[in-house]
Amino acid sequence: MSQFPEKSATVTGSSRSTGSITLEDVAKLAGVSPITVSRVINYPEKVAQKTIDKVQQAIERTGYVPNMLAGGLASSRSMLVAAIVPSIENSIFAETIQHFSDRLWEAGYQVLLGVSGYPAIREDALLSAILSRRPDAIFLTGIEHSADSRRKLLAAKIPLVETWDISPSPLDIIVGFSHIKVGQAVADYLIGKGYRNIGMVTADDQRAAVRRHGFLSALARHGITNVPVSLVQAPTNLRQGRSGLSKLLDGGFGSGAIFCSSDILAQGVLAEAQSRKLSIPGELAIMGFADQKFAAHTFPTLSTVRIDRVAIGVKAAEALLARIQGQTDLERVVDVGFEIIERETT
Amino acid sequence: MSQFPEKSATVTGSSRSTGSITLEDVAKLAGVSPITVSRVINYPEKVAQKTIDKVQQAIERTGYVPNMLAGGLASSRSMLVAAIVPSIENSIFAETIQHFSDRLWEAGYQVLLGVSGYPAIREDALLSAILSRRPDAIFLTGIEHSADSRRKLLAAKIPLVETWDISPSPLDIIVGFSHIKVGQAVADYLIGKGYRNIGMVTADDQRAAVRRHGFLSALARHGITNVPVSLVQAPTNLRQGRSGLSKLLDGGFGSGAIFCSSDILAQGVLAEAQSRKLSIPGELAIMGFADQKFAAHTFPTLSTVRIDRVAIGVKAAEALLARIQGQTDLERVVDVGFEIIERETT
DNA sequence: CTGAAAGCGCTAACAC
DNA sequence: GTGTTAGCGCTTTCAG
Repeated sequence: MSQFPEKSATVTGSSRSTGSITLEDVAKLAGVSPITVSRVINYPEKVAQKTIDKVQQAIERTGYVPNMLAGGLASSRSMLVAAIVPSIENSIFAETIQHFSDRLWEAGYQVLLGVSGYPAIREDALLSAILSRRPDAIFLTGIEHSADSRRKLLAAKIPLVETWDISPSPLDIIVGFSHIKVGQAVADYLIGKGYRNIGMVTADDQRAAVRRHGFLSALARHGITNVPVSLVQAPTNLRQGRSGLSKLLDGGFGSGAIFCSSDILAQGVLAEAQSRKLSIPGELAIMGFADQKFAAHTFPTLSTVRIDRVAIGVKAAEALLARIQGQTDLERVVDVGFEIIERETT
Repeated sequence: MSQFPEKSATVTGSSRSTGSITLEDVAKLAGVSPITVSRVINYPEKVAQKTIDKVQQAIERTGYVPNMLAGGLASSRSMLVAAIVPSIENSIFAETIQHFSDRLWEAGYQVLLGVSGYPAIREDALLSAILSRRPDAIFLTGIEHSADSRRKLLAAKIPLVETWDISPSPLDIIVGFSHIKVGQAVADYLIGKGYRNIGMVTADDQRAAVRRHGFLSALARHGITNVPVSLVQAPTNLRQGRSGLSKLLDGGFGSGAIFCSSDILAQGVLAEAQSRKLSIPGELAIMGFADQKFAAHTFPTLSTVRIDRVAIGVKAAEALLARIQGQTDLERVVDVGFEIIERETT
């Protein structure tokens, strides 16, 4: 038997009809014109209550589901907002996207998620695919885009928000924080705590690299130049943390402090340290980054850099909504900052 | 070529035009008809190479981006597949979705992700929103859907795949495994290892509950009925693991084995055990579930139940693609099974 | 407050 | 191989 029966006896009978219920079907049943049904759905305040009731009933009777392909085409408003992130597995971006998505949902928008990978392997193709859906706005991760991407993005003439980084010259709006300042702040913090023997386990992605440079140059200013670095590939995982610390220790790193480019790496480092019976933070102090929910409140031995991931999502959503509604005088650079969370004692 | 007089009056500037480049613009520049441009994009094998070249050039010159709202409306193929998952934060579903999405991308489809929450708080509204985009197929998590959802899903008359569970009577296709068998297998495994003092730290979601019942009833068959259970709310996190174990220990649970409903819980339990200086697995054996990448290979003290999350994603994608292409004789129930991974020694 | 007409940008179906 | 015609299902515009 066929899973998708062709519709048999149809009244409208046009050969290309898909068989699903349309605005017109609802309109006929309610005894009004299609446009009135459309108004009941989109602008109920412009329709008499009596009419609304009739139409609502017809909608329920028929099980009508609007076709937003048609609606979007006709109105040039797809009610779709695209978001591009590097990864969703074990990802610090998940929470941001969740809140971004929740905020937009309240305003009637849906989020189309695109995962670009580390590095953004098929970024251009992904962007084209996304733009072909005619989103009303776009959320981007980071500030590095290929020349081709920038061109396409600007040509789309829709509101754009770059996130998780900061820049004086965003494409449109930017919501994030300075990675170079994070690196510097962590360096100053560790120096202030008296650490002089300092190492890194860090991913090789663009933003982690900026933090690394900030970190190393700040340390250098304090005369600390011999900083062993274990580079791992994003997206990071626990095992890389373990092997990262192993490499440092095997390379002669004694006691001191380790700055990790993610909390999951920090936790891997912690696991390795524990299995080697190192005392934390006595012999080894560990700093993570950005995933405070994951680490700081659970493993009191880990300090970390807190990023307000919810704020990034919510502020990005609100900025885009304002832009969509035509607001022109909004802040284009929103720095959400960061905070060093100290959890060195049990 | 024939000209519509009323069109030639307004050169390009019809009042409703969105201003973006259309198939017609490309066609004019290439000196062909719009349908030929369409064919170059969708069925290049039906067009002469010479024409393809001309059109490709015109596409590049103009920076044309197809409008899939229009294309989908005209062809009744949106090239969109929807996926509904309970959560993406710290989620075991992320990897499945990633592979599902990758496989569909290769076939020219994009995935529209919907997050339903624990419990599926706005499931019906989410489903309606998704269906309004006219996806060509849908990926669902679990087998529990509201009556309203079932109706809508079936009315959509598109291929459906339920995942992460198993059932003899799927809506359409199902790719997963038996949670009750997982519970039973873990019980048998622990009994076989000689454990008699057994506890649980488990989430309250539907599938975890089924595993719990399988586990408890299998233990009961072995005469073990006094099993303390610490229930936590999904989605689970490390802290819940810590506090879950605390509750069990404070409630008088001595040494023995703990079955956790996720690996992240297991790791939280491990953290709490370590901070209490319990020897693992000597005094406390810990079993997790489903996130082997996260735990088993990293913390040799944790055993877990391996689920082939990649297979779920890939097989779900392939089943849907086969259905979309009209294949009718495919397996509707695909059991990917599970495997107990033993990691009790350091 | 409601409706008629005219597309949005694309593709199916059928010519040639 | 390529073009013409006629919509897909909705919303805009303008009229009443």
